[in-house]
Amino acid sequence: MDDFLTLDKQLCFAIYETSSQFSKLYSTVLEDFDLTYPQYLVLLALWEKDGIGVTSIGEKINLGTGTLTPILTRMEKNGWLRKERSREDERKVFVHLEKKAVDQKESITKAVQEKIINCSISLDEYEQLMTHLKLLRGKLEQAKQLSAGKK
Amino acid sequence: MDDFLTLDKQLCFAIYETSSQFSKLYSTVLEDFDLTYPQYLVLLALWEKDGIGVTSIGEKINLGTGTLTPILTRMEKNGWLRKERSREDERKVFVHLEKKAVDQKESITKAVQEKIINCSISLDEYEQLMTHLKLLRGKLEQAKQLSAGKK
DNA sequence: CACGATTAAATCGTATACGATATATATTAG
DNA sequence: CTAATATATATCGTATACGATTTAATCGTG
Repeated sequence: MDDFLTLDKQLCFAIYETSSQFSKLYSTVLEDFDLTYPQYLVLLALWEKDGIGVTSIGEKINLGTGTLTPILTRMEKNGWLRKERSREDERKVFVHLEKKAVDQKESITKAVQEKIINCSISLDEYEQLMTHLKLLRGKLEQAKQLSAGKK
Repeated sequence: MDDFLTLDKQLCFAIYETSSQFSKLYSTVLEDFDLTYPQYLVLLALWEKDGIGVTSIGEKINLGTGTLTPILTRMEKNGWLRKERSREDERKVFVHLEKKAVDQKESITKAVQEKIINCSISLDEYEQLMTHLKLLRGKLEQAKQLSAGKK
């Protein structure tokens, strides 16, 4: 039992802290652009495909409208993007990047890239880490389904 | 450049989502005990060593007083613990587990254990994941130091 | 055509996070 | 012994998170 507690403690903390440190490291770069980490994730999603709906963005970065709506509102206020309600279906709101976000894509990603290079993660390490994270996520997803099914 | 963007996007999301899913999975168990995931981390820290100060807890789970103080206040209100200002040094506040937290240790950890077993992570996978996370954290820490030094 | 079910966002209530500042107490240099 | 420092926690302002509810619009079926 205490064995489990020890293991559990380690895994909980490991993931919790890694995620937190990751976000903090990015923040040191992003604050120069007046961006937060979640806002950067929104930009990543929109740089990949512009003009998508709120829910689509949420699916890409795993956030619900309860979190996303205020973030998008702030980003609109700061000139990164523009929300436009669809004419055909008035329920939908499409999010479009503003010129600022397109123009600064290069400098933002370059700044992030330079910072991350300091970590000197080898491609090999990187891929192994991704593999294990992917595996874990799959199993977490699975466990979630299982418990949801029981209800 | 776009190669980096793709890799970066994957790693950002992988860690972000894993952490989020991990916390959500735990929450499905913890809500039966009226506990949140960060509150569970506080209990893990205190089950290991009871009667420590606020900052010590923060060091164990990587949280500052700005986050911890409200959490501890809520946990005190809910009968999990008790804050006691030190007599010798009135700046210090020692946090002690209440009977409730000691009594329910078994059932909480057992419930968590059962849920996590559903993930069926092998010891081998588990250890590899921990190794890679540890490696990444080390490098993130290092990168943070580097940039801090430059200022 | 109508009305209940669905869908897309927004809103709400609660709980984190975190840097910066404030406050109170303890320590130390002069 | 006292002013300047340092330490431990609390408070504040801003930004997430997330489940649940609300609102508005569209769809499906009779």
